Amino acid sequence: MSRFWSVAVDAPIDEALTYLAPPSFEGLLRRGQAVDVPLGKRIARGVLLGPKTEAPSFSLKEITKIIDEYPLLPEPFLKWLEWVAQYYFHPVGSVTSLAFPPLKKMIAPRASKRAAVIKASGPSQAPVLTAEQRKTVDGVLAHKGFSTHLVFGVTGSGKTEIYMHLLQEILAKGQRGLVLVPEISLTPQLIQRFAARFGDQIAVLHSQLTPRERTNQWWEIVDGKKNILIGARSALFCPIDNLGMVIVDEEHEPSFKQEEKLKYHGRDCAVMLGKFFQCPVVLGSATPSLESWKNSQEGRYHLHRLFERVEGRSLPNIEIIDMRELKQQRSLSEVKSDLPSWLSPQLFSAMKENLDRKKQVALFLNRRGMAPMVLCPDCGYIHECPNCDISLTLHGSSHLVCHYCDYHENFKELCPDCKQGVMTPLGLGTEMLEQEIAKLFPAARIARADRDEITSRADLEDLIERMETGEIDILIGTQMIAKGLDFTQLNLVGLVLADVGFNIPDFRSPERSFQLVTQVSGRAGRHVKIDEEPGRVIVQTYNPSHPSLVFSQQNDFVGFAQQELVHREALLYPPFGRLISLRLQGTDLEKVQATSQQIAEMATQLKEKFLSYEKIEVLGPAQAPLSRVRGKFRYHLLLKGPEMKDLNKLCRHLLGNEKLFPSGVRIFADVDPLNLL
DNA sequence: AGCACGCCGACT
DNA sequence: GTCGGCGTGCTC
Repeated sequence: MSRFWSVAVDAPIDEALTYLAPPSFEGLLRRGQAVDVPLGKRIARGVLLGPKTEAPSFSLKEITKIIDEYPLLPEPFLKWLEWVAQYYFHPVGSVTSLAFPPLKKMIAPRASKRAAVIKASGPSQAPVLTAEQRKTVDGVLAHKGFSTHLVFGVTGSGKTEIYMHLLQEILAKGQRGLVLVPEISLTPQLIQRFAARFGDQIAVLHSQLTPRERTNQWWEIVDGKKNILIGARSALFCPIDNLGMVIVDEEHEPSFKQEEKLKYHGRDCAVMLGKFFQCPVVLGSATPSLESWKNSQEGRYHLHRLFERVEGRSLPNIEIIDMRELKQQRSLSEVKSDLPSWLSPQLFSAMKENLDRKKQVALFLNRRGMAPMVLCPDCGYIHECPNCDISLTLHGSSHLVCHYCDYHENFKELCPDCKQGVMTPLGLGTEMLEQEIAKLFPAARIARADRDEITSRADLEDLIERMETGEIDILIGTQMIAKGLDFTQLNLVGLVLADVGFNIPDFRSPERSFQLVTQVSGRAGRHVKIDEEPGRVIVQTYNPSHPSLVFSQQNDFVGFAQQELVHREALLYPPFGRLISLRLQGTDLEKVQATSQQIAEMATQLKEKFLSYEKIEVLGPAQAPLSRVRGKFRYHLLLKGPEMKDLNKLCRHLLGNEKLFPSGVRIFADVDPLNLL
């Protein structure tokens, strides 16, 4: 055996380092083994990637220790880790270190004061599947080895039941399963549902666990005591041997993309994990991402459609209210409306009616705070964040907050610019909604769900409980209440201003809006029986003909996708082309600018030199839309091309060119970026 | 990530 | 004169 070993060391070093195996380790070293190695003046954790035949010219250090506490990482899993590192341009050692728990294994378990990670619950019987569900389950199971399946079913069509049946089959074969859900959907309700079916076979990993809980859950899987892991995207990094199926629920969810450090997409990584383990991957959604949709249309993914809600429950009725018309009517009318300008009489009366019938109402507005900006009516001054070029949001009556950094200051009425005008709140946020709704419905019990109000998992769980027990009549919320929540008594959903998001200059904004409207609508009337009136959704908008709204109203994802894909294709945007976004940032504007320019020129030169880069476009550099965040200037450029393989190669070339980067300018690559801001 | 080196401000 | 601030750079 070779004396030289390639080690992925837990440090931000792009490549693996080479170490010497001391003679005493003869025959003990294997690929996938965790080791300790000296790094500078300290000892660092690493993973053996394999023996090397050639050593670099400088003198090497010896591997310190074999960490036999950890079993070898399974080969398909290790291959996957290496793929993740190279695909997303992330240091290989930083990636491999994600595969280990934060703490040491606990030998003698002690009683914890925290609630159990998974509450015990009585067993539940698997219901008989509907014909559609059965067909989907059989369709997936018909495939051996790696295959990807898109389960496209309307909200409430019983996708979770399909997942559970599939997992049952996988367990019966002696294999194990991984279920990824968006962090926000990982509610106790969902875990309970799985626990009731699978008993003590379940382990759970999500960001709200303490390091100790996380470590314990990790060992339950790695020791083979639990066979199903349910988790948020980071659960991908738990090394599950003998993996037989990967399921990704709400695959379209943008939150599957991590936006910092390792910028990976949980769904895409899940598909690759299935590929390395040669097992089926199941993606589920009521509003598939256009990426997955196109894959299913072109036969790379197998499409399974579910048209019916379970038990014949009907989809809610979606009404679109034209707020322009309303505004005009109100300005012409002699009688002054006593409703706030953001509230249509239709939504108001629907709310009243619903509350009279003791049903719950949810109002959705994707903007927190009191008002998104404060403006001086005299001089037009808008109070902006001194660190970021973004307007400050008013919170409460006296707090100005920047939603991009932690900056906040007290709100003073006198205009700081002209010293004459009285600064006036402009626009609408959830706080304002809550205040005005309280005036209109003094008897109603109101709760607000946004990032200011719900800061922990416990807050969210508490809110869910209060909704379930009927302690809340009107729920007001942002994004937070759009997904996954399932309340029996919630029959009316109001989208206060659907337009928030229409005008974001991002090629994905129509897709996001469509998803949002459809998902929010799906919260209404999930439990109305066949003979009852369906749930009601009222959408207020200044753009009633916006395709995102119209197709969503018709419940026509396919139509929406068809139209949207035409636009995407014209500009070679995903899913037709692929993107890598490069962001340069630093405190010196001139330097950042100049470096960005050089990178772009370099990219263009390479493109002319190599034929495989011919179709790649270099866009920019341009000042990033948020040109200054936390005092750092940001420039970005975009690489767009038909094949990721070529984009990756070109990008590697650019990043490897160290002489291009002066000190004080840092570059970050974002592969398959979801937001281009 | 750590950990050291290095070059400017207020302290015994 | 030194202690220490955190910008910059390297780790087989």
